[in-house]
Amino acid sequence: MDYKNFDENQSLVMLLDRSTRSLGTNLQRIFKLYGFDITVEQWMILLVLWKQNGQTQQQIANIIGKDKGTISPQLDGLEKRDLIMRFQDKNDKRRNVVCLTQKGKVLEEDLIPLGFANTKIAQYDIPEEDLKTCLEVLRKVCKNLEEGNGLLKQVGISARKDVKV
Amino acid sequence: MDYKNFDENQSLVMLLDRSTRSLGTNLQRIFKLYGFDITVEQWMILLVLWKQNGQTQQQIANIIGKDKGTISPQLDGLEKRDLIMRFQDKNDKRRNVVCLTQKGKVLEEDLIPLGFANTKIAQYDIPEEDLKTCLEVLRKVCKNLEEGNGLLKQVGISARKDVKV
DNA sequence: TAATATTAGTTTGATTTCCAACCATTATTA
DNA sequence: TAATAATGGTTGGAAATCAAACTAATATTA
Repeated sequence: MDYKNFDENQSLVMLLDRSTRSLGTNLQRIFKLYGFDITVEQWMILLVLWKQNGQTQQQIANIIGKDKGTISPQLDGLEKRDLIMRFQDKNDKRRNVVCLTQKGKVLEEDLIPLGFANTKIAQYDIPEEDLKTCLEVLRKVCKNLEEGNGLLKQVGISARKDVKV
Repeated sequence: MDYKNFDENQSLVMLLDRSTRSLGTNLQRIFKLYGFDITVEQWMILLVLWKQNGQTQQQIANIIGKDKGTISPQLDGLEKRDLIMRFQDKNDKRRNVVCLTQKGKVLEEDLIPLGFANTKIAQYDIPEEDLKTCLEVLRKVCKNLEEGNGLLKQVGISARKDVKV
């Protein structure tokens, strides 16, 4: 086994985890710096709604790739800040249709540039071509993990199943 | 502005966030499936210690790129499970040196293959070359965000600072 | 139609995360 | 040396996250 060669700068999990957190906390600091009382996660929901207003909570969750139970309280926060409203779907009373308020719509003008700035900082001095490749890899990684639970079998895990923590 | 073209499959933030979570939850499920009562985050700390035993909490935090306040309770969990021990440094009483127990050392044999399996699933059908490029991009992203707070100025954020949420 | 299964949303629990305040200890500098 | 600053660790606050249990509503099937 070559796992003695583990290196946090070569590990996909470690690098993904770290870059994601860096990107997130940096954006959060930018929001704060500019006086916007909003979380990065709420901002993601707004991104989805700015693109296509009036989606159900489950649709939003699917687009972002999160649990519906995660989205729910985030929408509470957005609602409390008067940025979105929930309407029960007349044709299917289980569904909530989430819509931007005027305040929520207007906010796009302010927050999009901040998101861009963050991305620009992160991507500084990285070749366009490499960036494209990276995005492609990430899409494939998501696909591999999310659609194919069957892949687990193909991999053949060899850990001893009898020894537990 | 072209932000009407926002696409969750083109956005670095969204893709990073999603792939990181997918990778994490998948590994967590694997741990559970194999009966290991350990979190992915605790596993990361073990990775660091398996490579180099006997580091301070701050060193561990730096390697993983997290707040020391985040590491602290995770070490509590590892300690409770008898996988690590903390020793006060004799030469500098502020420092705790974190060491693996025998149980913690042995665990490497079981958990490394599971980590590998997860990575293998994630990387399925991705060209080696692209993967390398991706890792390189991620390293650069971390570097850009972590070292250069000064970069913020170079970017020139154009949001209206007077309008708040 | 009646029974069963699925779906949408909420809530709770355990953990993670950053931030910020705090304490103790060590280093710096006036 | 005494005062001040920096460092290492802990703790508490607010939010996020997934899992799982739960309710209500809709779809499916026997």
